[in-house]
Amino acid sequence: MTNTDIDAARLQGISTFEGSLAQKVYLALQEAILSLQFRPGEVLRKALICEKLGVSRSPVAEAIARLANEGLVDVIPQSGTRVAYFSMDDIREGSFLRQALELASVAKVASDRTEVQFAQINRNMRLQTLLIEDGDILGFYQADEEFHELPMLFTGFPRLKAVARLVSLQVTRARMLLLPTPGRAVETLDEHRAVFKAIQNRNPDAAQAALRYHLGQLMPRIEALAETRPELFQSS
Amino acid sequence: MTNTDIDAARLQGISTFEGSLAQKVYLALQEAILSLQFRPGEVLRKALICEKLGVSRSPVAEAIARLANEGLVDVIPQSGTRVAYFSMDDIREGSFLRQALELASVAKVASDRTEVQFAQINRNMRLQTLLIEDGDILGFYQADEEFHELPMLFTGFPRLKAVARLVSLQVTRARMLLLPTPGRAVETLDEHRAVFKAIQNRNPDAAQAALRYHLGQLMPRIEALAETRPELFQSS
DNA sequence: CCTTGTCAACTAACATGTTAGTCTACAAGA
DNA sequence: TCTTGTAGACTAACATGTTAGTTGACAAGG
Repeated sequence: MTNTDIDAARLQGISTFEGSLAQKVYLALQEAILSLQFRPGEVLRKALICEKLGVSRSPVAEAIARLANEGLVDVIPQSGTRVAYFSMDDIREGSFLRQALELASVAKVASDRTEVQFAQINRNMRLQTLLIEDGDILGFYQADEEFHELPMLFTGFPRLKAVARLVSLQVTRARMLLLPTPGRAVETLDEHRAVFKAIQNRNPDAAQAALRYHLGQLMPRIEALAETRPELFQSS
Repeated sequence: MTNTDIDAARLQGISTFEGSLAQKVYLALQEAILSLQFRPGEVLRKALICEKLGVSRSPVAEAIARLANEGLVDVIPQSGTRVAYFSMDDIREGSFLRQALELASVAKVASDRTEVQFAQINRNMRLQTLLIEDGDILGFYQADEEFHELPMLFTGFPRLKAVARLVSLQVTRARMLLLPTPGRAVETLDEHRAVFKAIQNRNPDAAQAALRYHLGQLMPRIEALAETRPELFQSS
């Protein structure tokens, strides 16, 4: 109801991505939304997107339909499309769902892991330590993501990672607003190490407990955002 | 590679459903696939679907795109679309994902439930007992589904049920092949009661254990299908 | 000043025309 | 007989034309 900012063309070219045209448009728009280059509440203008990306309305329509399905945009029938506002309810739900999937994965991996899988987690842990020592926060951020993905990969269920990503898209977007504080990185490393030890000891319950604690650290930090950046959250 | 059966018009009218045209077509096709009226491997012919449902290609294309996203159909680019075969890998994965979500839900509900929520579960349990006593297997099947949905509803996370449904679509389709055996219904009731008792006692661990055991009963029965109905499973 | 009705501009949704890639059948050659 | 190449039919993917519903500005009336 407040801002109807015109959709500027800060949208990287389509050729960065691969797949069908619709897929490329989808990825380009998703990245723009998740990286907050498209701000919550902003109106998406199909005509401009078509022009900027040099495609017709069909692939853009399909891409927007997928984004709507994921909850990243709100389509008002016969009227318009806008980038979804942040919603603490959505974020809490996404966090819960992702936690459910990660907990199940880590328990399974703690039970069933092979030595080569463990070696891969071990290597990732050592990499995290190394990056912290060097103060490479961005690198640590990526290693962090990998640490969370490895157990899901090791379950042998290929869709798991995609589903985990799908349910936590809102969380991912919200995390973009959290400044990477160095102190937090060290804490994170410690919490990861607790999960790692439990996997090493093949102790599913301990692994779940450690991961539950670790994931529980995120929501309070996001909740603080609703206070500092209220304009990004839905007004309803 | 084997059968390229022509897509017959056993597809109920579109007016049964509500929403946009694309949504109606999507629901109609999904129901036909889940109920096995469209058999695995069968080729979907857009032209026939358009004619039968009296719509143009646009909503049909959108519907098929969504079904492909869910894994219910396989689209071969520039070539054709066919109903996905059963895949034990997919089914095992769906079962794992659904279990992860249900376990998380039931633990949360065992911890946080209100008295009015408990009363609703209690009512459902008594309904299940009643239907078993009357030998109403179909009615019990529906009460069974509700029993599994209630904890998800009580979490207060509206998307949870939809995500659980999404990840276990293949399981749902496979369940259609399982004959409802009366003996199994009685066992099911006992297993449900164990979950119920744990929720009553506000014991999350016991609730998870009981539900884990209950859900663990399903996969072996589905696995038997791969032996008896191999033509429905992917040949790869 | 506030309400209410109308109308024009804009949009998503739908229909339809066009393009380009894939598969099958079949014929020609080995 | 088996391979290989090729033409044609079929398809998804894409482009574009059309329809119908929503919104907001603004004027007329209270």
